[in-house]
Amino acid sequence: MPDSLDPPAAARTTTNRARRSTGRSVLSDVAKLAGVSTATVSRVYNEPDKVSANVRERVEHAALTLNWFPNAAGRALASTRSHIAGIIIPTLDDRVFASQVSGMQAAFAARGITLVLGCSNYDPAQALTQVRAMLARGVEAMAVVSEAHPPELFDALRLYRVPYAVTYAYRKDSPHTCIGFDNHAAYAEITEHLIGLGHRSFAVCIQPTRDNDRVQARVAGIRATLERHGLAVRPEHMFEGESTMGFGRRSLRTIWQAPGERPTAIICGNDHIALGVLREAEELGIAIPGELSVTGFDDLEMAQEIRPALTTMRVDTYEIGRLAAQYLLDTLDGKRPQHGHEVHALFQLRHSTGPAAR
Amino acid sequence: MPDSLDPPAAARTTTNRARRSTGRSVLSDVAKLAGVSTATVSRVYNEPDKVSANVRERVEHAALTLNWFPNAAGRALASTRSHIAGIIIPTLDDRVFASQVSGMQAAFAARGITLVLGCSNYDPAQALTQVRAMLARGVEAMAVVSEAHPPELFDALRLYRVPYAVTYAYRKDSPHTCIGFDNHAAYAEITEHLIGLGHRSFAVCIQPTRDNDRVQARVAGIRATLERHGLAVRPEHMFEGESTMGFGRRSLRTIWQAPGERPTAIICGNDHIALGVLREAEELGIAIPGELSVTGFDDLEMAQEIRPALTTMRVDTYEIGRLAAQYLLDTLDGKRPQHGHEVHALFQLRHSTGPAAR
DNA sequence: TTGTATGCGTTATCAT
DNA sequence: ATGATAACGCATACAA
Repeated sequence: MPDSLDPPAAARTTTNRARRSTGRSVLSDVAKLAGVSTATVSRVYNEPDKVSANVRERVEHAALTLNWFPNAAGRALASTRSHIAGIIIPTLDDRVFASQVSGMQAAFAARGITLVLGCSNYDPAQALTQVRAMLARGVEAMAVVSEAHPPELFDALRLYRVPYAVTYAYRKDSPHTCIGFDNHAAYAEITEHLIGLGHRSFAVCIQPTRDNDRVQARVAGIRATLERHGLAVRPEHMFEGESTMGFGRRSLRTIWQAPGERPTAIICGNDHIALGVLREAEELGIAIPGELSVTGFDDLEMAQEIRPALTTMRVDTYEIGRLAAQYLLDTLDGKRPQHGHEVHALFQLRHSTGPAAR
Repeated sequence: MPDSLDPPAAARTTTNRARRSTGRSVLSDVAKLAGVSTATVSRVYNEPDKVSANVRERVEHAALTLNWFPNAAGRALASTRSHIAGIIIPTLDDRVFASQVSGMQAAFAARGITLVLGCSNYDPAQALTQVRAMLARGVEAMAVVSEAHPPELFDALRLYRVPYAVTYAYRKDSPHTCIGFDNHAAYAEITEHLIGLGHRSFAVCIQPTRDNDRVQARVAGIRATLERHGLAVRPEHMFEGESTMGFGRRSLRTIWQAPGERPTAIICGNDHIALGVLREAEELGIAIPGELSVTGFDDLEMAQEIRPALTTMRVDTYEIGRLAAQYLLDTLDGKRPQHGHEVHALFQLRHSTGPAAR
């Protein structure tokens, strides 16, 4: 190891390539002003009780007058901890994902961790790109909505030993840690409810199933439940489309205009779609629930305000975010948190569903 | 400057404090494998055309087999560019802010900049904390919703020479660069519309004005317009509350139950509130717009689906986000973009407003 | 076109 | 309890 043969520190620190032209001061400035070493300044912020009260005070005062705070890049490099976590969601346009982000962000912020957000726009390729970008940023943990992603995505997470959780959707047999609810079970419950009311002929208006395991699970939940009762959805009564009232309206119109037997119940992928069905039913003079039962999902405020009030299910997505953050924080702390966490979708029985006509 | 008296590089690189136990490789590994210097590897990714095709290929191949990508902290430190931008919004629960985030994120991502999100929860103190955290992260640019923030927030941004924009709200005389729409003008337009229909007695149901300059501007726009016509809102017809249908419903009930003259028009702070008013009017048997005119803001899909369809205004908040990102990117590029950008709220005349009764 | 050497701001390992 | 100094991973003047 080279012993000091030439004046190192003193000479070096003045040789900085492009001496800071901005007002930004650095740790060594604080050290100089406080008359202590850089190590001590660092300690004041990272291991406060290892430094005497009087020195600590001097350092804090110096930092304050110089308006200094630690540079995150420097910290990250030296400590190999970035204090960054990431989350990949399909879109911010859907409040179920937005509130999950809020929940995570709040929980992480309380521990000094910055949450970086990536939207995949329901595109697995974009999700992969975003994860790679986050890996480059040195994320310490990741949350990913759903497990319908390229294997490379999870491979990368494992390769770089980044703890992660699959959120929103929960599946018992998943190879990943899941924090969310069981889409299959939730839609099975809805279907059972309708079957219990005597319905035998169903239509389904739901989001695109492509690249979307949550929606696929929902459809599977419906089909499995029907099948158990010897029933099935007729192909012409399966509709896939956007999460809008418009999609719901168009679907119902199509169903009602078609020749042949009409369904007595429509299961929708969310409240927006269901609200559209309700609206179109009003237009077409279809009695709800007399002639037709309708179910939604998410429990928007409108669901309980509209007449008839919408039967739907509620999921606490903010809580899912919070739980996911907690799981990841525990993992980072070296605890061995339980593998995953199932949250339950709560059935909200209201007045858009009733006994099947005749 | 110390000439090399002892074997520096070679000796040093093997003395690393805690030699990487993870599978993560670093730039020098790539250099070694490719048989080039670290500078060359760096160039391949930062100034690709300064390196010969054949060398570039070798480096890229080495990087691929080692599964390497540049470490963001290292880059940030060495280049004094973090490639991070930040945005502070009140909440993700409101889609006008969520979509602004989407717009910014997309625009920044296209330029390799990661957007970090902070939610203030409508609390100026939290906003300041978040900004400080982002400064520590070395954000290169910032967007802040509204200018109703502690002066220290903007002082800090200026002190650290971080270009920023105030978004969502636009005010001509603002000292800041604003990208958004004029809340005052928008609500003046709504008010003019109603006055033009012969209305003389108004109620206002709007979000809390405290710490919220957008809402304050809206109220001011209403008051100024009324005043110009010798009118005013009676104190008992001013309601402040949450952005929910419930608030709208309660407000209308209160108004209708009170003794004294009833307003013929209700101006609401957004569509949720207006939808609640519409809903309660239905309950109370109030004819819309015969007895009462109602206006909203934001133009949710429901606004055009409900009967009577809601008169409201529409703002392209995704575009605001995109424009803000563009402005900030231009500033970072050293261009001198125009100071701010006004987006216009578009009036949507529908059927919840009509001539004043009698 | 490529390589050498050094600094970016912080933390951590020593030694004192 | 405090100080000196070598990493951390990369970028960039400068030299070749």
